[in-house]
Amino acid sequence: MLTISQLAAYTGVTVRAVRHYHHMGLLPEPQRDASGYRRYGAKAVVSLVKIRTLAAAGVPLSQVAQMLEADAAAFSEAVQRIDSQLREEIERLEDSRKQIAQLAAGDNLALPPEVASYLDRLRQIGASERLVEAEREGWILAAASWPGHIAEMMPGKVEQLNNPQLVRLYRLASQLIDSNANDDDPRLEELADIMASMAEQADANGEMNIATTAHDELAFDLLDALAIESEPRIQRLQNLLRERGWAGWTRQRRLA
Amino acid sequence: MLTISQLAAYTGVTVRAVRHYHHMGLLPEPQRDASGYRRYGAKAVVSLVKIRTLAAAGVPLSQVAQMLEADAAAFSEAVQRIDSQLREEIERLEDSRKQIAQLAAGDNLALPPEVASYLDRLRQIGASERLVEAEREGWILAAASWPGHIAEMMPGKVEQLNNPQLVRLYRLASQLIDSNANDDDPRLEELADIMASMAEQADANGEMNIATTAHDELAFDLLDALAIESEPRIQRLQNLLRERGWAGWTRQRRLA
DNA sequence: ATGCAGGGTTGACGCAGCGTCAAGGTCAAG
DNA sequence: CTTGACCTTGACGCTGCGTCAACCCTGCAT
Repeated sequence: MLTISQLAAYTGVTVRAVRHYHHMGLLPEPQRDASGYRRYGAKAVVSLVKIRTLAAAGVPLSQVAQMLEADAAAFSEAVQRIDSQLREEIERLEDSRKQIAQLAAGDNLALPPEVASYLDRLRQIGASERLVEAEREGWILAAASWPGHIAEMMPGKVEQLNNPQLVRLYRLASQLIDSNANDDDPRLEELADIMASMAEQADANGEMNIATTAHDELAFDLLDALAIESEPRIQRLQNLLRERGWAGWTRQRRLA
Repeated sequence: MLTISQLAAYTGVTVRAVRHYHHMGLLPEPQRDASGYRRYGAKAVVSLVKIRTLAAAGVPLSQVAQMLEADAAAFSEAVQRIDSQLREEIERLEDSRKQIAQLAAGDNLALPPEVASYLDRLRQIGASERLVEAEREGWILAAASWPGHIAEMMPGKVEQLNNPQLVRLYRLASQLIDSNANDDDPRLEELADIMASMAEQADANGEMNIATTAHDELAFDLLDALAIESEPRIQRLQNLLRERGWAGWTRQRRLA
């Protein structure tokens, strides 16, 4: 007659596991001796070996009982089920590994790699880290808003960075974002001038009328809100832009 | 300002998950409106996208916070850690699949395949299902007692099945095990005769003195106990054997 | 005004498979 | 008699939410 720890040691499981199997009803409760200790016979060893064999093979405990009673056909059917569950789980984990490998490369947490290189270009033309970070968050939001459509926008955005006006704009913005300039800093006026000028050009080139869905409206609203949450002084800039005939931020439109 | 379900829908997670992230401290609790509803700004969208990106990549939530704050070096180090954890988990599951594939083939739950074919031979020489089942459980116990040493014993055991005396013994035992013969059935005497005779032969051939360790003693005790638990009438057989000068069951020794 | 559907709120249990205290009672040896 | 090793039951912890429960808020149709 074995005690619980002897049984556990013999079959290579923990005492806690044995009690757990009792609790699950997988292993019948044995008789108790005079002091209330569990006393196990040889059949318990055999049962426990079977249980831990199935459990070690990845069979959920909830299905072990059925499998122990199953005939050959039902058994191999169950084996098939378990195996395909294991395969699914493995596949999920493999996917995770791929995703995490994507993350490993640099700047692109939650972003396609095209955006990462766009952000690198921004740095090259003199944008400050804080501005790049703000852009990055904007593109994260954009990527969530239009999944799969961000990568194709990047070539155009990179191209635009060759525009000296835009370079000037980003540098000026970087200065302001890194300073504690207040609302009457004259550089804000300069920024507004540049933006108004660029808006005029875009409008003239017919680059400004994009049909938008309701979902798009929300997305643009969020982008605008993100900008202001990140940098409240943008509100002042928006006022200056309105004085120059332009409303909006992420997407601008001419005032009546 | 978004409600919680709008935020959740926008980022592709469930409302419950968002609240869970609040609870974990991953996502800061936003301000409440007049009626106590959570109201989210655009930054929350960005934060949530980052969180679900890491989570979807298999990063444990407990480590997400650190990774969001980490610099490039710490980040890629963390990625390495996560990845190796994922690899380990995948390996465990692959092992499970191998184990379960082993189980798939027939008779060998918790037994090496050599034993399965030995059991098949037993059936062929006329052993009943119940006897085979009892043998099977015995070998499960043996396999747990001497892991890795069972396979090498099988050729000898199969060989022994060519002994007509042993065949007779198994057939007789099968009859008795399937009947409700009581202790004074004459076939018990015949069984005892055969077993005593075979013991004499084994003894004469010097096949009976195996050095045993303490662990072995326990194993043999368990095997004996298993036999009696499975078939109490074996006790009567043991008495008859003792009358013929032999003690024990799984392992027999001559009485003084 | 009212009622109802469809939000929102906190709180708590459930799952899988045990690990790990807690707070004792028991046993064997010195 | 003490001590240390084992036994008992009971209950929380872990992971990442899903799923009630019980109740409050809001906006729209009647």
